[in-house]
Amino acid sequence: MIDDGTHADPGGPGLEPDLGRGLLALVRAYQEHVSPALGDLPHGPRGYQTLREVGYGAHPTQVSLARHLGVDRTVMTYLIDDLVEAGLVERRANPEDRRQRLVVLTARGRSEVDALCSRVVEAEDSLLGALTTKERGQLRRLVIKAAGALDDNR
Amino acid sequence: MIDDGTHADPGGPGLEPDLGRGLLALVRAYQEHVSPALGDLPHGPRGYQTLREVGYGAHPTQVSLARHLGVDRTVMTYLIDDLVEAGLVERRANPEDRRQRLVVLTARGRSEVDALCSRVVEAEDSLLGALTTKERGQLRRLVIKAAGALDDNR
DNA sequence: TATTGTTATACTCTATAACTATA
DNA sequence: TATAGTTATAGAGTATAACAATA
Repeated sequence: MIDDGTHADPGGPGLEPDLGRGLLALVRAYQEHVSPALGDLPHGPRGYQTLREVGYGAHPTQVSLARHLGVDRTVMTYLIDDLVEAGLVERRANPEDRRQRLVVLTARGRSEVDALCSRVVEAEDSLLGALTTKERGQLRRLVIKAAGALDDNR
Repeated sequence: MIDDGTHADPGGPGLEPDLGRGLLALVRAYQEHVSPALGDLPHGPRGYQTLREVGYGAHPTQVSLARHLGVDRTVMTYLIDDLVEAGLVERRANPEDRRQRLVVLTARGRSEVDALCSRVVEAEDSLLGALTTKERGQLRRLVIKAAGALDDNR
């Protein structure tokens, strides 16, 4: 049995605009725009986000890095493995808790993440090309604020 | 060789805030918040987005649905298969081009998507709990605008 | 007992390639 | 020749379970 559609489109697009589809489309486009700017960085955007947190965050162990990125700790093992192999980070023992590995940037890792940052911001801006400069700032701020609050519930 | 970190954190969080990580975190949390509201709807948010477009969009063929959602056309075959099996949509032949399948909502599909919509908006609001009502509206508008412009480049 | 990290394995989502049928 | 849809297969990303080392 098929609906005849007579009560579709009550004055335009119908229903509310779909935030979920918009977010998913943005993330997809983000990968496509930003990945090329990252060259052969292992794991693309994920690797970049990890380097950032290793260099500038307060989460040096693998478990806390994983929590920060919202992935399982087993994922972080592979991620760090490949960043080590690329010479961008190193694992150090933590004398205060020998279960942990403290992950630190190598000198090359630091100059790499610094250089990548401006390229990423450029790529992000081209991704948001439909928005005005002011709107881009708003979107950045709102996304960071909303996502930051989610981190606290973990 | 390890960087000593002396030039880290030049006045706070260091670097620009990471839009990519924020977006990814939002999408992840979106799945977690919205999926329960969708009950046993096949393919969760993807299924919901498909039902919306089938019922209220201008993209009735599988290829155009796939393009709208940003996935390959092979994915749409599985998606529609399962929505048909759930009794929510049906495939119709298109007399004007017999290669195509016109996808339409069943009566149950239409009442289902209408009922789900309000629940989804509720779940989205709880996802954005850290934002004020005004900010939620802004974020919705900006995401839709930015994502909508991306669709045109396909 | 609980936590950190590792490894092996499996699952989900998506894409690629090859095919049929239509245009 | 090109497009719509299907099917089989493969890949990327992620999670679960089991384990060793340490707390």
